[in-house]
Amino acid sequence: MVRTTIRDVARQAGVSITTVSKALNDYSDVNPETRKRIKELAEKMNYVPNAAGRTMGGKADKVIGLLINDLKPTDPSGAVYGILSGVCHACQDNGIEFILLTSDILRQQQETLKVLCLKKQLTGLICSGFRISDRYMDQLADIDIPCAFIDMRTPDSRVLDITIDNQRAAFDAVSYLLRCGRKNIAMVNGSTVADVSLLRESGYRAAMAAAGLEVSPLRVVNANFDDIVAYNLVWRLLQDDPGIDALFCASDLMAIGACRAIEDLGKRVGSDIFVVGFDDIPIAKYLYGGLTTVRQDFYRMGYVAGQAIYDRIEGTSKAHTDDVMYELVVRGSARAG
Amino acid sequence: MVRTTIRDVARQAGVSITTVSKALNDYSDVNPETRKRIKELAEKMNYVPNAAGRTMGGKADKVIGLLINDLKPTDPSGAVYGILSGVCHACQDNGIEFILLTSDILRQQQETLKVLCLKKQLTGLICSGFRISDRYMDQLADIDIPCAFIDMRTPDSRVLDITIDNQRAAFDAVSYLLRCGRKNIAMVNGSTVADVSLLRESGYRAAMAAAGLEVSPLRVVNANFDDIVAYNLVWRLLQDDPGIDALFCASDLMAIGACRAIEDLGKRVGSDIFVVGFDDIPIAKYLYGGLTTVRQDFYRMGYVAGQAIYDRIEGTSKAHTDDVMYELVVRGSARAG
DNA sequence: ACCACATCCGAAAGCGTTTTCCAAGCGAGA
DNA sequence: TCTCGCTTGGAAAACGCTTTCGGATGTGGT
Repeated sequence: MVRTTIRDVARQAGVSITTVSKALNDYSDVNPETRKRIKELAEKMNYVPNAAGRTMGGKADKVIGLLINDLKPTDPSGAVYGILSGVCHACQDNGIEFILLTSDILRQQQETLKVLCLKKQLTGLICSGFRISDRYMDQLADIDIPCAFIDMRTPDSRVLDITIDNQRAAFDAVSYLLRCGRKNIAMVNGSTVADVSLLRESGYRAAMAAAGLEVSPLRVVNANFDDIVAYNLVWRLLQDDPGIDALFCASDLMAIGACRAIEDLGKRVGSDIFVVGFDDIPIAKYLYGGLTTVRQDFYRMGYVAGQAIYDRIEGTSKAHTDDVMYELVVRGSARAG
Repeated sequence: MVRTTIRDVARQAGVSITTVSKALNDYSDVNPETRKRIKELAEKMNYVPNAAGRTMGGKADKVIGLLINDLKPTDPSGAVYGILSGVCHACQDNGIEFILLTSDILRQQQETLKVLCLKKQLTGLICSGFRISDRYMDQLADIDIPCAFIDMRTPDSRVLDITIDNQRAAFDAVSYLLRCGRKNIAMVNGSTVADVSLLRESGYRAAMAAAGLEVSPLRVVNANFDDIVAYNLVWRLLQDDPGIDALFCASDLMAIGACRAIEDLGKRVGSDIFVVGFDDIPIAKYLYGGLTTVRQDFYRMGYVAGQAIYDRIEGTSKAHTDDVMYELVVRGSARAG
């Protein structure tokens, strides 16, 4: 395959490569007619500027990298997909390059974040799926490009944190259960190293405290965001503690496992036991008369992250990153009176 | 930010850039000790070869692009995500670059596939989500890099088609319904321009024919792979045609909509009406006593596609692309006896 | 007729690599 | 001692593009 170069176009047009470059890049010091002629010719010749050449010439195009920690074969909640497509579309809308990265590369080669950024020539970085225990947090200071984390607060003040107000959302959800008349609310949490888990649990506790209720340590379990684990834990929990009349789950997936356990124990979701999930995954509305849940818009989170990083790169006015809203969606699994 | 270049390393090491380049690329004509010294120094200096520079120098790294047609904000079936992560991992495992592309770029700039490949300097291309009506099919002949399509047969014999045997899978699924004693089986298909729909319908008809049953044209509806549309169509279908005792759906999502319609009409899924879906999406096991369905492994499809394209690029022995298997998963929504 | 100035275009440098080719140094064999 | 060949390292070209700077030409004002 022979690539058409700028030289070919120049030769064909009978001008210098300088002129072709200027014409194609809309410089002012080239005759409008010449420009038109060259543009048409380039088009006809199927000329595509060599990206590497441009970069070398000093016109590198900007790239936002989305770094996903531990990309798994499936994505039951759709969170990763939503974020990914959001970032992707934000990049497209702003005419900036997008590239997907996974932490496997880091792990394999024992690389630092900084080296990764250099290697991929990143102009901006968005990270998702990390936990507060991850060692990459120490490396954030070295990074000198705009950077955002999704769903995790970071120690470095220069990095953007894109997330809903998880604490408040959990507070609202649990408050709703309380308003439904439920008092014995247990929580099925995710993991102790996920920042969102910490925040949601904190919101849960705050709501209970506000209602003057105490929370037994046994009534908070960690199911690692897994439906099967949640099933097992809830199955035992409900037998050990028959007084429980509601469950607040830190993800829909775990809520599904929980609901199954509830039914397998001969109780009814939505009457005997109220269940509230988190995320509003696509099939939440089909389960158990509909799963009451806290809706998060992952696509929007990704989009906002992409837009915000783009704005930082360009130094333009900030996108407001705090409008990533949540919403309590009430369905059959927990409905007031 | 000042990037460390090969020149910096050379200066620091007191050798020429040639020697550094050779040392780092493991050329034989450099003293082992010198090589070691340079490598350590480069490491210490955080030197990362400039990709554009390498490309210009003639050592471009290979890139496989995954082109997704019409990337949507959500991916309820998880198919796109599975394929994506599969390709991504295959690329990682083979040490080849991976890049995600969407057709929006094509549409926006009215570009051809070839131009896209040139622009991104692709060495290999994998396409997903396309339909037989898409105009890009005409452009396949121009592409001179290894190319694969997922879930769509292409006219060009040089491109790989990665897909399960949809016709056979549908045949098996419908045969199973027949073995369950069901005779009035309707089909909820996807779209007439999706290749998989055509194949699945063909399998459905073949199975019915093999059982000596005729298929009324009214008993095949197209719900565009959408759960809501499926709901509406099935809701009407079952009223117009009360004899129907089973439904074969071309996707789980549509099956879910269908099931809902069935229950809303006061009938029971799995007894009054058997339902078989397609895909085995993550929550299929939770619905209606479990959805009987044809399992596809999208991750594996992606991985196989990536591996196959890599093999073509390298000219090495072919990966066997025909082992992308399916499996009928029997659950409550359609169980024999 | 002359100068100032604007318009249009090209020569050449430079970006960071790889790679080809040549030279220097050295030991061994004649 | 001379030559041959091997080992090690460097000079320089090449890749495709952008950008700076200067040169050529034309135009208007004096």
